[in-house]
Amino acid sequence: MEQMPIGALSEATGVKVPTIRFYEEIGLLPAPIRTQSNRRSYGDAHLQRLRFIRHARDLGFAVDDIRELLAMAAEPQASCDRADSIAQRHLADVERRIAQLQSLRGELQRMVGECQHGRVAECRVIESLADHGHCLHDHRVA
Amino acid sequence: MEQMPIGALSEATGVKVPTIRFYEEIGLLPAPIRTQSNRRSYGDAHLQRLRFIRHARDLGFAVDDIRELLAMAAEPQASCDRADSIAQRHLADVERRIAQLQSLRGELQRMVGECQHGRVAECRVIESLADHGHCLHDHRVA
DNA sequence: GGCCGATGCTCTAGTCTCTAGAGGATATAG
DNA sequence: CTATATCCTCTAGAGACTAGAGCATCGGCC
Repeated sequence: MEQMPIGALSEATGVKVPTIRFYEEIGLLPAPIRTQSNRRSYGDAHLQRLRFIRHARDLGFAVDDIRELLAMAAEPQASCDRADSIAQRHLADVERRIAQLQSLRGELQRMVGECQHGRVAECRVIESLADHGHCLHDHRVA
Repeated sequence: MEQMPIGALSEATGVKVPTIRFYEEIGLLPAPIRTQSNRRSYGDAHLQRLRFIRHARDLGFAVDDIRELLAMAAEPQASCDRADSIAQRHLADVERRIAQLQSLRGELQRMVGECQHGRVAECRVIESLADHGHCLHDHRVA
C-alpha cells in the first residue's frame, strides 16, 4: 500500500479524518501531495508519523511536546536527555492528577455514601456542596 | 457585611473576578444589583451561591451539573435522587479517569525507567512512542 | 481640592484539542 | 447512469475560563 487517501490513513491509525486535517493545519503532520482531483495522498512516512502522534496523544502529551519529540526522533545522533525530561515532566504531571482525583474520589464517595435518598433538605450531597467545612481535605483540581 | 463589591466577593470565595463575571454571563450566578456608578454589589445570597459553585467546581462537576444541583438546592422538599445520580455519575467518571491515568503512569514509568540517557537512536522513550507494540496495555485517554 | 493607585466597567480575543456542520465536488459500485 | 461514499474548504462551537485594551470611578492622603 504505497499511497492512500485520508480515510485509509484514518482507519490505519485510529485518528479521525477531521483531526488529521487539523494536525496538518497546525503543522504537526506535513501536508501530503495531492491527487489530480485535489485529494490528499499519504505515504508510509505519514503513516509512521501519525502513529507516533496518536500514541503520544494517547499518553497525554501536549501537542507542543509532541512537536519536540518528533523533531528529536528525526535526529538519531542527538542526545535523548530532552526527550527524557519531557517524559519525566509529563509523568510528574500525571501523578499529580492521579493524587488529586483520588482525593476527589474520596469526597465524592463520602457524599454519595451518606445520601439517604430522602428529600433535598436532608441530602448530604447538596449539603456537602454548600459547606466546604464538611470536607476532609483540600481537593482543588487545577 | 451586607453588600460587597466584586473584589470582596472574589476574596471571600476564592473565585477570581473575571470568573465571577463569566459566571454571571453564563447565568450561573444571577446578576446583582448595581451601585449608582454601575458597579456590581453582592449580598449574602450571592456569597452562599458562589461558595456552592466554587465547591462543586473544585469537585470537578461540570457547569451544567452545577446548574441542576443549584436548582435542586433551592427546592428543599424535592427528592434528592437526581442530585444523588449526578454525583454518582461524576464519581464513576472520576474513577474511570483515575484508572486511565494509572495505566498511563505505568507506561510512562516504563519508558522513563528504561531510558539510558544515550542517543536518540537507542532511546526507549522515542522508540516506545513510535511503536505501540511495546505497550503493555491500552491507554487511551478519552 | 487634587492626585494616585487600586478597583471597577465593557468588549474582544485567546487558550487547547479537537468536533460538527454547511455546501459543494469527485470517486466508486452496481 | 445513478446512488452512495468519500473528499474538499470554511466557519463556528465546545468547556471553562484567562488576558488584555481602553476607559471610568473609588478611597485615602497631602
